[in-house]
Amino acid sequence: MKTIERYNPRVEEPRWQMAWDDAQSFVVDSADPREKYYVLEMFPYPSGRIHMGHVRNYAMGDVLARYKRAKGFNVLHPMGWDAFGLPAENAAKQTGSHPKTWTYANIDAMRKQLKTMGLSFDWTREFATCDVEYYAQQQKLFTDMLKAGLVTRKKSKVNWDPVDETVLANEQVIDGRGWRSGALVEQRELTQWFFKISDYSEDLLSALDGLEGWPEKVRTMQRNWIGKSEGLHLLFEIVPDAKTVATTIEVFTTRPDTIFGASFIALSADHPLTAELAAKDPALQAFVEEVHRQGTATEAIEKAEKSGVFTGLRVQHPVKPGETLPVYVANFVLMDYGTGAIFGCPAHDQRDLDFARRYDLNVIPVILPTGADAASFVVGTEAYTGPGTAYHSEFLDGLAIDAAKKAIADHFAARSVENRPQGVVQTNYRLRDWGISRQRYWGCPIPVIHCDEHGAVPVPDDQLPVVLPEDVTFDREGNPLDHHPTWKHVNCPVCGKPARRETDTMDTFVDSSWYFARFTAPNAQTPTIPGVANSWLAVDQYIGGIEHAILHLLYSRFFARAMHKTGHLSIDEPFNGLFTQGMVVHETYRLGSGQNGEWVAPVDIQIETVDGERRASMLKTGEPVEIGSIEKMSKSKRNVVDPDEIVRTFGADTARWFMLSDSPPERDVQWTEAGIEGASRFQQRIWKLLHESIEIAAMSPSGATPAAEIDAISKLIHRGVHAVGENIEGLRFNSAVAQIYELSNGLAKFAASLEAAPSANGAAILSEGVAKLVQLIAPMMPHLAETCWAALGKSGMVADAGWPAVDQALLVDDTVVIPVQVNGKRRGEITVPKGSPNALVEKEALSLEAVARMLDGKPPKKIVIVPDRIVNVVV
RNA sequence: GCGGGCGUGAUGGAAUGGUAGACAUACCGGACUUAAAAUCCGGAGGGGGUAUCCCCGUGCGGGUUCAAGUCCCGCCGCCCGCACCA
Repeated sequence: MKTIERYNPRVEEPRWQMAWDDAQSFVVDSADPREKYYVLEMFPYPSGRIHMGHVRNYAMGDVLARYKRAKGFNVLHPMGWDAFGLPAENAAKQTGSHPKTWTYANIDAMRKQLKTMGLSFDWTREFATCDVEYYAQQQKLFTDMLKAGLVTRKKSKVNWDPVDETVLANEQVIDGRGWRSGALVEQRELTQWFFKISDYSEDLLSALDGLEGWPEKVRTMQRNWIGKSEGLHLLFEIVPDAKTVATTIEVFTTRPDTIFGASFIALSADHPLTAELAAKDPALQAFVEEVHRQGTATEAIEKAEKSGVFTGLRVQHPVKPGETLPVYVANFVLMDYGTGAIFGCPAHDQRDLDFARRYDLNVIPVILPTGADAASFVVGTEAYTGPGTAYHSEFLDGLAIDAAKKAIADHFAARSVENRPQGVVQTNYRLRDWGISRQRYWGCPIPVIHCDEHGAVPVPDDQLPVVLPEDVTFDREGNPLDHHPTWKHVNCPVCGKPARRETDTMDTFVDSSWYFARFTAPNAQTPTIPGVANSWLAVDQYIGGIEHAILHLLYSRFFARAMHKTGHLSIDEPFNGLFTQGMVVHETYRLGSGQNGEWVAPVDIQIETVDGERRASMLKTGEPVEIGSIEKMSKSKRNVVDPDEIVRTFGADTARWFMLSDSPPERDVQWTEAGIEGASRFQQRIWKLLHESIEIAAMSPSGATPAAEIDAISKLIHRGVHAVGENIEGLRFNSAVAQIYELSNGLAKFAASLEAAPSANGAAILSEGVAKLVQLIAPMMPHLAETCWAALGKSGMVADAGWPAVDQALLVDDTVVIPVQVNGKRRGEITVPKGSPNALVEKEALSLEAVARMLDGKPPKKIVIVPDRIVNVVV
């Protein structure tokens, strides 16, 4: 066997990338009559460099796209840039570069990097959300939504990020801190634009049930976020008091069945009535201020004891005539859920109980746990929230909780105060409207003009787009658009009198809420071409990180509905299949030992195994290095591996292969040197196998390999093709990879046997097998596959070759090996024709020496035979 | 606290209720080499006999079943999400 030159990805990869480009292999035509398939990976923010997470994400999408293409689908697989956002402005402040220049330079750099990966994107559809052509259409969507009543402007308490100097949506506040800056969020009153996502609370919730192609986890997270609860909206009459003109307090409860156990009312510190009372009550005022200081961070909430201040007011007990309840302001009542006021039933709510114990309020049990004794049941320090039946509750006595809820709801519905029923059944949602105003420059301008006379007027279509001015400065705090000398001064579209442009821009999550639709007609003069968009959508498989489980995915679902309502789409759910991939993680390394050593990068160290123990040291100095925990790749821990570097050293195919091979795609994958080297070795093994098969074929041998052996190889091939396809369909890329290994190992072994005993039929089946193997690896290692395909002398490109057909007959054996168990333990196996009658299988099984030994001359108690699968002899 | 997920060799992991550990990595032995790397061949869950056999083994304890990594019940541990939501 002559020496084969090593496969050189550095030469082959750019060559094939050019070939695909020249042939426009991945440019897709919406008019193509074949069945469509839309694969989409979450588009990146153009930070400047791609990272391994991108490589993993796009490798997965590309395998699916190339596979579906090979299966004959018309595949849409686009790429673009989520290009608005704060980092561009921060860069402007720090380096003086213009956000636009910075962003487009980053896009150019990242596009170049992505192109070295050989991804089958239709680059003709590429756009960035900061392209005026894109955000112009977004402004059109905004004005359409405004006209359709899906947008409102209201003064509200907002989350203010003091570092990023902007408003954040509730979804963007994590543990009381800004999701980007990490700064403690403050509460401010501002007038903001809102998308009325809460109009769709119920729909967004119930439609989750139909999203069977989504991970259960994401659906659960969205369900919790929307947070539906059903209960009763109750009116409590205030005992007339000079302190206030108010006559009722409204309360929302999910436990109206415990009304007979009510012992106090608690108002939020932000309740309007609280404000009214606090104005004349310094002690109350002080308490309100203290609550505001406490903050909403997780730690603060956990530490904070329940506390409150008695207002002096009392309300009538709604079902115990003559009794009254004290009204408190309490620190644990939230203004933005329900009505901002609760009735406290200490016996059956832990918070209420804590509060009642502190202020010595009544604790009246009204739900008796199933099986408990009414005379002896007491509530101590733990509230009882489990099932039971009502007692101490007059007309509710003896009813189970659900029945009691219904009975009390009926009771209140019948009563009224000033012609209003005293209690109505109500459904509450946690989901708030989506505040989209951002006091930043680098975003899509909100297309509205404020006129003293006509209020907020949407910019008319013929004056769109509202283009971001480029001559802005970042040398002082606040919004550059607001500082701009002329930009905001315009005339009112209605009356023509001087007016002011809205200077807020949209939350960048708006940009990413409809880009998937824009890809279907990226150059259209309208947001979408509905016919085209509807023919492509929904996205068949969407792939991205779990971190978008709520924000982006919920907003996109809302946008699809909003675009449906405004006539730009006719679907409601944008993503049929959703796959959330795991992260790329890596060991961490620190100088010396202990927790304080400086982080060091993987490239600066070497690792040896001494007595089975891995030891690390600095490459240059030999200084000992502590091997730390495995963490998500991050700059701060210096455990980042640069994809560029990997592509340069090993090639894109190797990087892709490794990202797909080791771990199930939904789990984290650990980057290791050994792993990437293993992937590289496999690439060379394929290359070698290919040349062996070519040489064997060229020898034109005259011998013949026994038919049984040929048949076995043939089956190996067809089973491999079948299994790899099935695994890709199920996104089990690691299993697909394992199947490819198995096939290539089998073929290599067969090739070795042919070298010893050459044969014509053997050479033929080997060639066939290798060609199919090349087709199987094509979605994962497309460059290597093209090179092999060409070396095999095949015409055209493997990218256009389709998926090999599977001969179903070869998937089944005519003889089967059946394991034989005795009492559930394997003791041997028999080989019988497939479909053998049980009598024969039984006879064969019992004739096994091992079975006879276990039986020890006694007849078996029972024999279980699963045809063609297993025999179990019970002794 | 609530919700979701996971727990299998040294490691990543595979296994429609039907031969546990496919495939890969690391490791060990051998071949080739002056040597190393690369490559090729072989070994390997643990324990015992050391042949072709036996026992144990998928976090722990029970259960269902002819048969359990897989299903059910109860624990333990880890990860993720949400959380003063009335």
